[in-house]
Amino acid sequence: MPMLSLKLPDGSVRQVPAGTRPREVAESIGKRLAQAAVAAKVNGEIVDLDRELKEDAEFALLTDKDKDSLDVLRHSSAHIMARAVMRLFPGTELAFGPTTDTGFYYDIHSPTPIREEDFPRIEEEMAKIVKAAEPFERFEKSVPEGRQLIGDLKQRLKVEHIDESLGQSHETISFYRQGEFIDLCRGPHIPHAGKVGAFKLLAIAGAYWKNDAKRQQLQRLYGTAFFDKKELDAYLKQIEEAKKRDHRVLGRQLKLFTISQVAGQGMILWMPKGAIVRGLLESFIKDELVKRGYLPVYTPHIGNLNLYRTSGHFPYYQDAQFPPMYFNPTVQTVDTWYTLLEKKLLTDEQEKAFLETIRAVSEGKNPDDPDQEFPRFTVGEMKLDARALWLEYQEAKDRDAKLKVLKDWMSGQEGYLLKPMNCPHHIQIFKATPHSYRDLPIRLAEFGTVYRFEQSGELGGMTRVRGFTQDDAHLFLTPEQVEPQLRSEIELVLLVLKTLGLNEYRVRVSVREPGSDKYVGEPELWEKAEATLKSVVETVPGLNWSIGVGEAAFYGPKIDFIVKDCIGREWQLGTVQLDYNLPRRFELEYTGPDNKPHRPVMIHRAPFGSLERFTGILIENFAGSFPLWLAPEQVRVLTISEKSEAYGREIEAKLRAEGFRVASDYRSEKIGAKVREASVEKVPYMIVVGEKDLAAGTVSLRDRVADKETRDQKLDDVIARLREEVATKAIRSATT
RNA sequence: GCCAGCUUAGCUCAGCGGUAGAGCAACGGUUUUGUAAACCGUUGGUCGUGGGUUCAAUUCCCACAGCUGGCUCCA
Repeated sequence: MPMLSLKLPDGSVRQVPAGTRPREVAESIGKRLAQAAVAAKVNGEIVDLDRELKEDAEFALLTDKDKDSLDVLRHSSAHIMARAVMRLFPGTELAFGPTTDTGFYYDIHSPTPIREEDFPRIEEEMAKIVKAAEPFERFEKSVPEGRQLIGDLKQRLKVEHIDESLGQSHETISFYRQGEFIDLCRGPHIPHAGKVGAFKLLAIAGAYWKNDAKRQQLQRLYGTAFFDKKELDAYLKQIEEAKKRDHRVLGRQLKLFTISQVAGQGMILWMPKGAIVRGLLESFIKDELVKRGYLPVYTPHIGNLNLYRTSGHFPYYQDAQFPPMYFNPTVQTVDTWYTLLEKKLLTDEQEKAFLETIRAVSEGKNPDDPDQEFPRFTVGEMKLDARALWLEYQEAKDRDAKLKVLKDWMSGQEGYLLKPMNCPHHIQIFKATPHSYRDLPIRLAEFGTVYRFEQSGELGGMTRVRGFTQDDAHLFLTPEQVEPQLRSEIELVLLVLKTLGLNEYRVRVSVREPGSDKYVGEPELWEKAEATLKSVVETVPGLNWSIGVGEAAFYGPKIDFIVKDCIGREWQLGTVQLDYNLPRRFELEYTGPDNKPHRPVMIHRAPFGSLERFTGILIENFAGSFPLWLAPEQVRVLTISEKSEAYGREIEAKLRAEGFRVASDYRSEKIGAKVREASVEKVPYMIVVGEKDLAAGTVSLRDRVADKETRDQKLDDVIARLREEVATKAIRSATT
């Protein structure tokens, strides 16, 4: 029998016969190891303990101490959950059941939907399976045989998956059996269910089959599992703690922002304290921009529809925008008409009614009340407009021709859009004056508020909203200026993240999805832009980046900076985007050294991204305890008793004169209560004064972050200390 | 938009087929205090909105809205 060499982690080499299983290697090393082993790592691939070894390999046994083992355990836990569900909900069809960073899920379709109240009995059933500690057994079948097997088990989705992908890419497919439960699965698995020390079902949610919104919606059951109950408890506690950092909770508690159902969902109302934080962030970035040669501009909140027709925003994102505002109210009617016709829902009677309305309008009548002129303010123009529509529609021969008449008429109507992006406006500013190559780069910056009609199910807190302000800028450059400017933009984003203590982020170079029609412009320009971005990120030292296929904007690729919120969701903050397309669409030009017109390149960039989202993430990053330079209330003066109120007021006035954001508490509460309240409200420093201080001309400084008091201080020394902390933008926030 | 759950005082939450309760907050008083909660009292709710069942609905049913988690989307 041929022998294999296994190189173990300690560097030793072990000779074993081909076909030996990791379990046997473990047993030969020691009984304890054999018992503790969960899986094996063979040339970097994690495999079952029962998988036969076929070639020389770097070999390691994984126990519950290894990070990789947890993943194996959780995948097996997903099977155990699925098995329990199959027992309790006969007829359940299984889809995919992978692991996540913190647990696992299984997508299923059950004839009777599963609800949260079913969790206890599912968990009970899972506990039985764990207790029985049956092994997970792997076996392989040819594609047709495997398809037959899983089809016999009435697993329609698994059959579909074999037909759509596995069958094409694989010769054989693997299954795992555990007792009565058989699942199509790549593995690997733990040796037996008894290895699962603790588990819990966490949530239930909808998910589309193969992540496709056009396909069947399944139920996704989330859970987590650990080797040890203590680890599960620690994890659950950590989730509880994280929830306390939630910016929606802290935003309310600390009176930073509110969202009113009355004002509109997805609209952030910045309360005075939140407005202070935002204002300081704006000043901070504005100072940096001025240093870097940016030119501040202002543009309005709405723009003519034609602007966005040219830029492409209106056609590309119409569904995600607030509806356009038309002067001619008949457009709404025609839009409804168009939609019905397009979806083939228009009945003959409806069509007749629409035409009748248009006829009435074209004659300047209110269709509901022919005695009234309608509408008076634009009736002259509308007469002409609507009459043309009325005549042309009747001449249209087929559905396509009718659609065209309606569409052409609508696009001739003057309308405005709440601006979804600032770039078209900035482009108009660029176009307003001629430019020489000597003037470039031109950098136009604005805190531009934009509005997007995000799907209702997406809205939440400050991270996904319908109106937000970008720290936006658009740069117009010569092709040679692109690379150095991109580098400088990345450095600016990194400066922002570093200054605000956001140290955990990932960088994504977002490129096109090949073969998709979502993008404008020639492929050569895209290739050039994508290559440029990649070559730039490569030269930034220590940048941890990856490619995001299909994440590009419709006009160009981008570099996105992504952070996680308190419950682990990822959000894009800063972005740097390269654009060869809008300069074309808007026919931008500058005069080159050859005295001929040249086309500039554009960079769109926003280091914060959205001030709403950034602030939300920042609240969570600091757990509401902002560094001194950002704290809405920096110092609170507390008096021991009402006897020292006058002295307290004197101190307060001095601090205010020095430029600090200071508040006071002169109530007849005990000092302990005042300290507690200031602490709960996350005021970084408290100055406590009593009669002794009055006599000695001193103050007592309490540092909330260090949770320490220092008595008998001179106010001037305290001021110097706080001033220094503000000037350096020091981050010393507590995590509570 | 889709799936599931939730919605009771400003906040956190209890409650129930017979027209509501706690703690904190707010307000008034007592207290004059040395570093994370003094004491007493008072106010506060068309129980998310609309409809239905019922002698009677905050409670049961339906619809809608909003919120939460996830999916899809995200210029």
